[in-house]
Amino acid sequence: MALLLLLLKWLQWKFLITDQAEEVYTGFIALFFTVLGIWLAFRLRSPEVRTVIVEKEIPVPLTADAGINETELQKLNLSSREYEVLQCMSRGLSNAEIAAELFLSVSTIKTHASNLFVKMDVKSRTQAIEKSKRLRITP
Amino acid sequence: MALLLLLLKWLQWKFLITDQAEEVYTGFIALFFTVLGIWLAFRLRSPEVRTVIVEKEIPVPLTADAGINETELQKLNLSSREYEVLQCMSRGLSNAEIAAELFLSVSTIKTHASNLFVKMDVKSRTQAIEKSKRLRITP
DNA sequence: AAAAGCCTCATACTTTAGTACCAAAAACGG
DNA sequence: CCGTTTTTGGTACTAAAGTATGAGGCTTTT
Repeated sequence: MALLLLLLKWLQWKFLITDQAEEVYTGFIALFFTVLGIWLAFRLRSPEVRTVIVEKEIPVPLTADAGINETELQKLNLSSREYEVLQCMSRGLSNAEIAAELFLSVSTIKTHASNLFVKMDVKSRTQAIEKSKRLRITP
Repeated sequence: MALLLLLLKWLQWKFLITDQAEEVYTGFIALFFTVLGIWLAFRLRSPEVRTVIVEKEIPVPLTADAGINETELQKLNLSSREYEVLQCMSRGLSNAEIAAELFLSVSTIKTHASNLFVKMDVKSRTQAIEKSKRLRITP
């Protein structure tokens, strides 16, 4: 900047000495500072940043309970006990094993199972397991 | 541009008339054309675009049969018929339904099922289903 | 308070699943 | 060709699953 001012002074002095036409002098000044402005603009202007978001699909191993389908689960309208029994079934447990795990009698498990099948619109525990896994309401 | 030149002429005339100091006049000219240069640069220059690509990860659940575990399947050493029966079981079919689908008698299905359970080291079809899905040898 | 829904358990019964054992035809490898 | 495995199917039996029905206790809603 200081250098530029010196140059300006020199140009001014030179033109006065040589007694050139003032229009020419002004033209040079205008041209010079126009170029200076353009240069400044190029230097100072921050580049426009355009952010492009690229969606990248990454396969995920589908962890056990990551994607429990709450929506489908609610549609079935299972009671909490019925859902517990269904979860045990999906683990491959027999009625006796489920009864032992939940501290219930086999009769109770059978009752829950029957009600469960009606609500799920299936006719056997294997169909219930298949459907529950297909709808992702059990791991 | 023509308008600007007229303005310049007017400024020049005014300053001459009022007999201002030439440095002030030159300063105004310089400032004006610097601004003009900056404005021109901003108007005419094609915007420099720096594209930033941001990868957005979208979890995609692995499809069921994408990763049929051939290794685990071979370990079990199932015969082709036994594997067919296992696949039908995993679909929730009963022995009678499997027999109908494979054009076999229920006795044959039971035989295959029993041999299957021994090879898979399970004690019921529900356990077989659970294990086959856990090892990803059925969809 | 009455009704509804859920949880529990029981009995009695039918159906299905599963085991054990046997046996014959077919397929397959050495 | 012979031995092995697979596939098929049978009978007889046991175990488990599933259905139907009832009933008492509990909580929530109306």
